[in-house]
Amino acid sequence: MKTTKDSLTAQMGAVADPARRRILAFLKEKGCCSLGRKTGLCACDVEQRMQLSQPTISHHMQVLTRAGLVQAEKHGRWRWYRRNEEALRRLLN
Amino acid sequence: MKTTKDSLTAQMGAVADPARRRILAFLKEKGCCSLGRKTGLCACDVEQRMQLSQPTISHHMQVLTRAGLVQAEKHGRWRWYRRNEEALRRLLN
DNA sequence: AGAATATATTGACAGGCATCAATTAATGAT
DNA sequence: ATCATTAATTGATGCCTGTCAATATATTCT
Repeated sequence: MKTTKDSLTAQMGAVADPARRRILAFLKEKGCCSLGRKTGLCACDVEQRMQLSQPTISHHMQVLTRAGLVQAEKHGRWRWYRRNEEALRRLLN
Repeated sequence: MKTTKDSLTAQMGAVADPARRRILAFLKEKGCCSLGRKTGLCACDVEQRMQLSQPTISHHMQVLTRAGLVQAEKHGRWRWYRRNEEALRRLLN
C-alpha cells in the first residue's frame, strides 16, 4: 500500500514541472479564452499554445486541478480553466 | 540527448520532496550541529533525525546542494550543511 | 440520426527518482 | 600501520511521471 500524497507535496509537484508552469502563465492572460471569458482559457486554447498532444494537456490540467491550483468549469463541450489565485498565494506561504 | 534542467525547475523539484523539506526544516534549528556550529548540521546529524539510510541522506544533500538551496563545507571527516537563505528567499519570488 | 468538435480515458513506453545494501574513499585516532 | 568514523559512490529495484497514439465520451450542429 501507498500513503496518499499530502496536499502541499501535490502542489509543489504540480508546479515543479516546466510545462505546467507555462500553463499557469498562459492562464494569466486576459481576453484569450475561446469562450469569451475575461480570464482563463479552455483546454483547446492551452493546447494551441503548447507543443504537446491533447491527452498530455488533459493530463496536466488534471494534475493542476487535483492540486487545487486551477479551477475548472464545464461549459457545453468546452472546459474552462482559471487560476486559483487564493491557493497560489497560499502556496508561497 | 537531454537538455539539462533549468535552475528554477531544479530548485522546485528539490523542494517538492517531503524528505528534503524536512531536512531544510532541521537545518533551521540552532545549536544542534555536531561540529559546534551555531547553525546548520552535518550529514550524520541529519541522518539521526530521518528514518533513512546514509546513502539516501547523502543523495538528498546532493540534490539540495546542486540546486543551490543549501551550502556545504568540508571540515575534517564531517561535512557541514547550512541553508542558503538568500536562495530560499529568492525562490519565493 | 449522423457528423463534427472538445475533452477524457486507456494502454504503452521511456526516463527519472527515492531508496537501500554493499563498497569505496577520506580523515582522524591509537 | 591499523582501526574507527564520516561520507560518497555504485548497482539494483520498484515506483512515479511525462508523453503519445488510439479510442471513448460528451455535446452541439445540421
